Amino acid sequence: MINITFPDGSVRQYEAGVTGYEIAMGISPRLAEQVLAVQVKYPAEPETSRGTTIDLTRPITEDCAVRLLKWEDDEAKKVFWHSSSHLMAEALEALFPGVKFGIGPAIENGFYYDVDMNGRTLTDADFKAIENKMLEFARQKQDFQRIEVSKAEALKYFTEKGDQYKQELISELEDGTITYYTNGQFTDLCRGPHLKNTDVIKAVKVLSLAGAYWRGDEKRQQLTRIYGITFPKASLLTEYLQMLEEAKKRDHRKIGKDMELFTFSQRVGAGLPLWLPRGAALRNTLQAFLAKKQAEYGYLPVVTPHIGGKELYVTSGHYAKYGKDSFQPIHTPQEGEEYLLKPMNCPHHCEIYRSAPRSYRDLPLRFAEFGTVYRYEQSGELHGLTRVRSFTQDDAHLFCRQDQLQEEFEKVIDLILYVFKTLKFDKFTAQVSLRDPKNPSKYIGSDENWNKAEQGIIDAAKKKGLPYVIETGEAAFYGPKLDFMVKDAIGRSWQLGTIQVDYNLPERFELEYVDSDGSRKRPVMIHRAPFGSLERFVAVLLEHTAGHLPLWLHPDQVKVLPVSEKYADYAKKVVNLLNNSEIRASIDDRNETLGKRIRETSLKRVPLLVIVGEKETADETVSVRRGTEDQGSMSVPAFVEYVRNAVAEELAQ
RNA sequence: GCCGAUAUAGCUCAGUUGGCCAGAGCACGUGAUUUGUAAUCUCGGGGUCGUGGGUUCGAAUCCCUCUAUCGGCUCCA
Repeated sequence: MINITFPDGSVRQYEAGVTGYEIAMGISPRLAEQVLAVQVKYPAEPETSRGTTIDLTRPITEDCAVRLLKWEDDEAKKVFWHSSSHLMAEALEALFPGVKFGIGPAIENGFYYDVDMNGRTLTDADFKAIENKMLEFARQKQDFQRIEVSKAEALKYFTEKGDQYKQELISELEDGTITYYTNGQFTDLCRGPHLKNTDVIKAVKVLSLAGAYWRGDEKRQQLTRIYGITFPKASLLTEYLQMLEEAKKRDHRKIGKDMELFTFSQRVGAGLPLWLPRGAALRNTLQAFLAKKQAEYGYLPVVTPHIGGKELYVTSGHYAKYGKDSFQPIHTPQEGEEYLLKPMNCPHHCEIYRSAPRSYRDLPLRFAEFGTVYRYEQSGELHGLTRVRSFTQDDAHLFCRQDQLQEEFEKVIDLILYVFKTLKFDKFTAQVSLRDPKNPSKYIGSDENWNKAEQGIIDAAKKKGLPYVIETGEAAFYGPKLDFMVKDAIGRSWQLGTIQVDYNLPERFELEYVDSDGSRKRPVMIHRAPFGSLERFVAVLLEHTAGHLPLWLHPDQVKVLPVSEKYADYAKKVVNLLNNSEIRASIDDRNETLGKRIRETSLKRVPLLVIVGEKETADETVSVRRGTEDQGSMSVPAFVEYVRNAVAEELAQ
């Protein structure tokens, strides 16, 4: 008998060799229908481990904790989609005999399979046939069977089948660890885990095609990558497709054009955004918002130039690492003199630190700058405002003593959470990136400091109650970091804020402070950017809100519409009064019908409409409309109060 | 950077197998109208069809170069 611990803490005894499916059946047949996979965790595993996901049909032979995974669990979706990729492969093999297979993993939304179509070209027109074949096989209720094979057997099978990709994969595997999974007529080399049976796959959609090199190597064979997604219920597929439609409508590139926020020019150059007056107003409001909070947190604004001498980046080490892939040095009339466009602000800030002797009493020092930087991103990587070649970081560098690190880190977390909360990014996770313990030579700095820093970040995350995941091996070479991933209104994840600990630059720039005992010590540096960059943040914000920015942030808070020309003078007076009260208001007195101007103003997503006609002119009032709701009429001072209260309410978080 | 696709007016798009001065809606200008809560009517201006080259009697249309954009891949200090 073995002891199985359930997530609620209860423990039950089972025969050794019991399967996840049997456990579920023992609880209720209805549960067994919904369970897709099972996660087991053995007592010896570390606390941070989530355990291993296994097939429902695998026997469990030792004491462990189990979680029965349903569709709602991300791990279950992964199994569901991975199995679906096998189902798609089965369909492809049936439809196009001789097709060869690369790899077919689950991804965040769905799955793909890389295939070699043997010279045949696949098009959108083939999707329907593939979907139908997949559904046909799914309805046959095929079991997924796990088979352990020897390396020799596996090589023989795929050699006979003529699939060189699988042969290559197998040749790199250890004998004794190789498994097949078979569903219907299709057998694939696979580690699993998989669904018990294909019958839970009820809705299928082949989404798109793309080229992808075998093993990501552009010198090797190009395969066709087929993307698809499947669901256990037809309604979930419909919802997903609606979400894709919605995402298209929320595309920040389209909204940015509609709202006249930013543009690009072929002549200025790819990836170099031009901010239009409204976009600039939006940026300025965001900057002022953050700058005010940073002042409360003791940050000191600094300003540095957009270029720096080449030696600065040789010192920082960035020249050696990125020099050849960056914008090339700017030459001057002076022979041999070279400057680089700054790809980050930290070296400049380090020089500011160095500009005066620092005492332990001066620390922490927090230099903040909305610093515009230039990075030569690969041409194929540019995308709207989310990936550009010139962008403004809401940057700051905190120089502190090792004993201040954790507290400073926590304060940065507080600041970032404040930003997220105010902008209604309610769903987010934090990712803690640590060293790869197997590869210590990749990192610089002493073990002792790394341990302290890593533990400090984890403790800070815990203390602040952040939902976090730990990724080992994802740290930068110079220190561990904490990144924030937010979910937008339609469920997509974006990486925004980041906090990074750095032992490298203080070393390279020989930064020092004089400690209480008179000795010279090296400060620790924290890089942090709550927005990440203004460009990326605006893009995410636009997609999150579908362009319906909060009132406090909107570049056009109020549009004043006189009913006809006769009331334009009064309307102008109202605009002036509002502007004098620091409300962003403007007039639309074009010779168009009121209905048309209301429609256009609404389509521009202007939050507040003020309409003035005969009545309002006579009693010095305004008639207010917020979105589609009539707020009635009020005096101008009352309206100013109304706007102030609405803004204060949005900012009071 | 790699693979594939696209590029026509400020915007969204039509332009048949190469063939009369290249079109529409919106936007813009003009005139009429003076409007009370999501599209008033009239007339008009505007494009060397992304760039450079080629094929052809003739190119928006076919071919090549470059640039930009889109979908992926790779990358992201």
